[in-house]
Amino acid sequence: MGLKGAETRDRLLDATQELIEAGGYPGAGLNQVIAASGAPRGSLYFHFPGGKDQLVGESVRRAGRAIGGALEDLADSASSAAEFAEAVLRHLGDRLEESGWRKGCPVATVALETAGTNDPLQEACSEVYASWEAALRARLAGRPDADDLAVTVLALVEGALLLARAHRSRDPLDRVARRIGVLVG
Amino acid sequence: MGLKGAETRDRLLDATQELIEAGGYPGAGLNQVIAASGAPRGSLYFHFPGGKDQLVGESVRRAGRAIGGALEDLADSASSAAEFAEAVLRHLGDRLEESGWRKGCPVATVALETAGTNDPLQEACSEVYASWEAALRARLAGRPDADDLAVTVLALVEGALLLARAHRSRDPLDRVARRIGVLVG
DNA sequence: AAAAATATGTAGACCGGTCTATTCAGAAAT
DNA sequence: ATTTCTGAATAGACCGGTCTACATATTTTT
Repeated sequence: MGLKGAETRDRLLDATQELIEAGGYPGAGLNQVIAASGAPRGSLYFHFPGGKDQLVGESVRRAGRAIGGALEDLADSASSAAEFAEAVLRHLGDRLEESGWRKGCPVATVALETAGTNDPLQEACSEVYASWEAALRARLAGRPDADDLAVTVLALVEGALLLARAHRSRDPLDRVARRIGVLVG
Repeated sequence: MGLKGAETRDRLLDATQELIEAGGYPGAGLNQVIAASGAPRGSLYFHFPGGKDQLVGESVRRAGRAIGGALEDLADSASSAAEFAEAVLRHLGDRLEESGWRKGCPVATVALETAGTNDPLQEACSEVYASWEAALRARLAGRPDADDLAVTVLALVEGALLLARAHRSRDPLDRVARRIGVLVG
């Protein structure tokens, strides 16, 4: 794959991720993806012969890696578990507010939409969440109940993000940030 | 509206709620609603002249009232906040597992799908969440930080439900149940 | 090195099917 | 008898996906 091809492919994934994050699987209509990315329809099926499902699946996994990396970075520059959790919530709040309440969790919507099925997309979402859980668990290692705690922290963050999106306000994220110390402290 | 009319209307709302819960807004195609409810097409637009948006909006609000009521019931038969929270998680886990991972939160998917917009549906979701927050707050009254705590508990429950759906397993709900006592105890 | 051949990527018209929406004559209920 | 409710038909936008034609690299042959 040449340079131009790789760029087009990336642009398609970028556009898909943004659209998915804002409106879920059906929110990423191929026409919208094409319009947002500037890539022609033919290129889409050249780079993603598996069609929309492949496009969305790769996009979800890619976003999972990106956010996983961001988590690691935040963890490295925090001096305690509580501080880390608060930094994550603050970071997500900024991102959400700046995007006009569009950029929440790039996985959540698709995960809910596909939960009732067994298709590859559902699996992709599950794996991304599992990877984040593992990242949190590693940071909580040694602590009793580290496994339960990692899942609990992730649930709390995802839930806060959901409420913040629903209310179009960062208030839920701020409130949770004020209480999360009790959990991980 | 006669007796039969009311029944048809209810059947339409029931079917819509189930479909939304399983697959979000686009998962509730009007053809599917009609098929699932057994109601004729004409009736849909007779009872809901506002079309799909009205149907989904009323369905979300109705589900919000139903679950709000269930919350009150569970709270009445619990002897502590922690016990109450655990009962809620257990209840949701049962419901989710029995439905084959289809029945999670009837609001969450629509809330995420419409978060980027300002339409009436988004408002309906926000109001339902606000009503649940208020119900929790009332049960936590007197306690310091009751406001923050109510939002935090709701976020935790919604997040656990999201992860459980994503993994098609009640495990996240069980894990959170084991840790939620730390928060509300 | 020039020419030919092949692989890679772009471009958009086009397809059948499904979607929501709407109409309206007339059956059913009160 | 009048309101309430139904069922079938239709419309047109939109969907994901396929197709063919074209442009641009890259490699192979001479």
